[in-house]
Amino acid sequence: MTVRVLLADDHPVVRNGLKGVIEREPDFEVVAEANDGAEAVVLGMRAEIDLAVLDVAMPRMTGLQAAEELSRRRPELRTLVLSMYDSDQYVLAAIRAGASGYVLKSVADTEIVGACRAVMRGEGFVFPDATPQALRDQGELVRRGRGSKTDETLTSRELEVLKLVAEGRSSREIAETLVISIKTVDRHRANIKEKLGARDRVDLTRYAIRRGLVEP
Amino acid sequence: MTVRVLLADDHPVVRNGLKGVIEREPDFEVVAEANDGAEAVVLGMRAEIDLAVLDVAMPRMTGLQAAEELSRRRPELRTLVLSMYDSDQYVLAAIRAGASGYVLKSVADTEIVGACRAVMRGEGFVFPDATPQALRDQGELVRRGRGSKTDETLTSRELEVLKLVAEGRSSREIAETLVISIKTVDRHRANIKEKLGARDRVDLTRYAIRRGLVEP
DNA sequence: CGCAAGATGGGTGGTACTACCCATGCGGGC
DNA sequence: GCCCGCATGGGTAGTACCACCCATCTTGCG
Repeated sequence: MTVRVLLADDHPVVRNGLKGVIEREPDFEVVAEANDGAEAVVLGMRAEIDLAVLDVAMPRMTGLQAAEELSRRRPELRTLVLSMYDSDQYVLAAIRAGASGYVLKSVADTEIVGACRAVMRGEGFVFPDATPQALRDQGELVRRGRGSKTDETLTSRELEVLKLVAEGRSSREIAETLVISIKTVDRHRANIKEKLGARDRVDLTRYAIRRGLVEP
Repeated sequence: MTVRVLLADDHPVVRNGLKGVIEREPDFEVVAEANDGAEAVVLGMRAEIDLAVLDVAMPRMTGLQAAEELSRRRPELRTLVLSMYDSDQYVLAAIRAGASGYVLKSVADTEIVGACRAVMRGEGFVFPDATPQALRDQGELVRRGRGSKTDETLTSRELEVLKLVAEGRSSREIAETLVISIKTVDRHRANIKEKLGARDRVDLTRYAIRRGLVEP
């Protein structure tokens, strides 16, 4: 029984690399490829897909959002989230999104395949190459049932503001762009910071970039 | 006569993808792989290497720095810079670094191979999938001999400060870390901003991330 | 209907950042 | 020896940001 895989990454070269390592395994087959998160959701709904490998930073919809959407609408589908960054927050977000695993792009090819196999075996939440710290935290959280202290769900207005902040716009400029008052911009920024646990605009900028909301 | 290629990228998966598309061509052969910029410089000095394909964001040394070093010490070596981001500043930096071309990771595989071929044919500075705007600017600049208005050369102290700024540290924290006064930190930050043409800490953060100085 | 959440905005005060001015040492190169 | 780049730091002012307080209005939901 071969595992049918969907690959989602906005860089063809990366998809190609993933395809190469995955199809080296005789019992894995890449049957679909997506260029962004929205496409991944559409393709991932197809019943023949067993495993979706999703990059976090993608246009239109992030891999995390796609994972959430897919795990809600097709719980039997396994999802493996790929990321460039080893961030605890990210791993937790992946867990909350219902993903089956989280793998860094910086790991060896064999580790990625290994993670795919572990996910297909149904080994809870898979996180290879984890720093012991992150692993322990994750274990704790899973055991006590998702103790998310930060609610990362931003409203659409907040996303607009966050995007502009991360592009380096001042409160005044953002207010002019969105045709609202500076106070409201400040209010939104404060709410975003609280939701994300960020300290200042620099933190917000890094978050927005991790999320693929803006380019560095 | 086959072209011997050095691949440099800190993500094995990406190297794999590149290797796949490049070795599909019968007259190209990947003979060396580097995990970071410093390694790329060492391997790139080997005489049998004809073409170095360098990712911009790498640990220890960026692809741009590696390109500069290599083009200075081995002018006959061709270098192709790979980047995630379509930034005019970046393209210009690649030109100044003596690179032979600049390719986005988001382009199709065939384009990357095409760029490799174009570079090996010696077609000046290669920049496929360029926005017309950027292409025109680049043409202008090359014709009139590198009119770089911003001097991007940061001192080592400035790099330290920039890194801390991009990590979200305040002036006070940076001053304590480096054991200097807040005023000096401000002074450094101001100098960095002027050199890079940045407006505020958010701009600096994006720059530091593009350069691979810090992770988002 | 009432209530929660989202978007809007005003006030006030403190801190951080930014833009200018200024100066002092220390090293290297001509 | 002199100058220039680099790192160091002081002063002063204006602006932006951040952290609290407060309120109104709409929309959707039970």
